[in-house]
Amino acid sequence: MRTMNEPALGTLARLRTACSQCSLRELCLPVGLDASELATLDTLVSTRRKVRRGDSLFYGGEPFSALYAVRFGFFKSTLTSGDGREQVTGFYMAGEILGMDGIGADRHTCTLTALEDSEVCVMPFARVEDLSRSFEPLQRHFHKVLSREIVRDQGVMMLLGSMRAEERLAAFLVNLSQRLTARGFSASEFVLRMTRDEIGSYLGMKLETVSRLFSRFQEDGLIEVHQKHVRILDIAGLKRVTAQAQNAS
Amino acid sequence: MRTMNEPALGTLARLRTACSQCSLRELCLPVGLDASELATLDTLVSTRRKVRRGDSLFYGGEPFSALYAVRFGFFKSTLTSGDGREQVTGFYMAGEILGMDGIGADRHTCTLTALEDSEVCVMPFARVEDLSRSFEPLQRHFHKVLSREIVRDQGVMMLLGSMRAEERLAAFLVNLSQRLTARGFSASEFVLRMTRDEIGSYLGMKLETVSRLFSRFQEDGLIEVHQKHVRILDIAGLKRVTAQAQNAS
DNA sequence: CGTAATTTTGACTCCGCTCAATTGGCGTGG
DNA sequence: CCACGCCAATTGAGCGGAGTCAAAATTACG
Repeated sequence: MRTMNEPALGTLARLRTACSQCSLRELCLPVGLDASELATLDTLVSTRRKVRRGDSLFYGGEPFSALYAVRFGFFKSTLTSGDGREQVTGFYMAGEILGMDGIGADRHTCTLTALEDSEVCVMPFARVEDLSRSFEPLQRHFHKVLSREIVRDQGVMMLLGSMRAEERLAAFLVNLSQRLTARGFSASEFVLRMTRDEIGSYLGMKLETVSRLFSRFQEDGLIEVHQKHVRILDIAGLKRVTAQAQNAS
Repeated sequence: MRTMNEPALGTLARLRTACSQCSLRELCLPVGLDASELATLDTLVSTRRKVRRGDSLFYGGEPFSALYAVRFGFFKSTLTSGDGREQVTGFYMAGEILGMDGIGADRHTCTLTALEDSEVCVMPFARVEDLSRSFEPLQRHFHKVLSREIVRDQGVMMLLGSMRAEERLAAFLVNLSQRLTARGFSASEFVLRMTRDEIGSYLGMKLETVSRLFSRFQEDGLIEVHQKHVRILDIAGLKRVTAQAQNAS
């Protein structure tokens, strides 16, 4: 973590946290900026923060102060209801923004937990708002990021509200594959960072059902699973499974 | 609808659409502003628009241009998947903001349909962003509204993902009652503006199940239902039904 | 006032849950 | 290095909650 007496701009430390130098730039920041505009954005991130697997970036109920951009790693967000029941509300990977749930009540509602050793860029929210007022492209972009989270959540509502278990799991796999592809990873072979229980919570089914469906998809030649290793053999077939669901009834 | 050659500020027409004069102000706008600040906000709303029962304010796929604040009436938002299956993603009443799903892709993803004759204030989005840059309280407030929609959606995800049918319906009734109370309506007696089918879609169950559960709640002395008329007899009992669910397993 | 739409209720079915036992993977310590 | 223990994942058997199909009742609306 950078300290107060560390020199600010132009140093190596500064460069290391510079958005303008970051390979994930197109994923979390507005595109099509010139060099001087990019320099403006470099003041957005105050520090970086490492989060070890199993540790939480923040907890539900904690005061809200910053947004976070995932630099590398993998997170789940969970909502805990009164008595401790836990619902997974999302999975987040490199380039995605965390913490937007906290803006509304100046307090986080969900908990963000790293599912593998991860690192995030810390963007103090006061700075996000300041910069947004003076720098239109950032304002535009920030609003889009918020809106896309709403659209994503509505997609999950559709998933949970109108699809059957096998359709939900197929959609989940297709979605994962697409997001990994966008980050330069293999579209067909990956390692699940979450447990069957976490997948089940996210998709509104029990872990046994997740396991059974993985086995069935394997029998049907759609995927190959060994524990957390997944290889997609027939992405079109998986998409067909989700589409069927939407056609039915 | 106001026309181009109608004089702009200070007229009766202007006054009629003035936020500073609106009784719903605390529901959709920042609070604690002085008179001159309120006057600034009056330029946010360009016109009002009436939407007849059954008609849509906008459709999924349409270009996005404005946000809307419900003045009176009742809306549902629906998401249509590929082949025409429809998922209700929310119900909106006076003072709530519509259209935020469109910001992310400059195109609405969901359709907003009036369930009774309604009226909305039209806030051209370019104006929202302009004013947000120069007027900090509006910026803050707007961000909070976006964030609260995210939190609301996550609440629905928890509902759909981890609660049983009777728990979901009880939670739905409690939520409706609370929002109606906040608007000065009776907390215990109201008219449902949506069909059993729409409730079922929203809550991830079939209309027959909704109907059966209403009957069961009535047998249990929790509510009284006659078609669309609902009287809540035991709000604590309803809350207990939702809480039970969260405790179980 | 008549027709369509919505709601209610019943009977039966089935998907996904519960309970339970087993297997497999992995880190830790003897 | 292997054995142990722990946690995750798999698989089976049986059950139950919610869905499906169908018919009747009630209401809304042109």
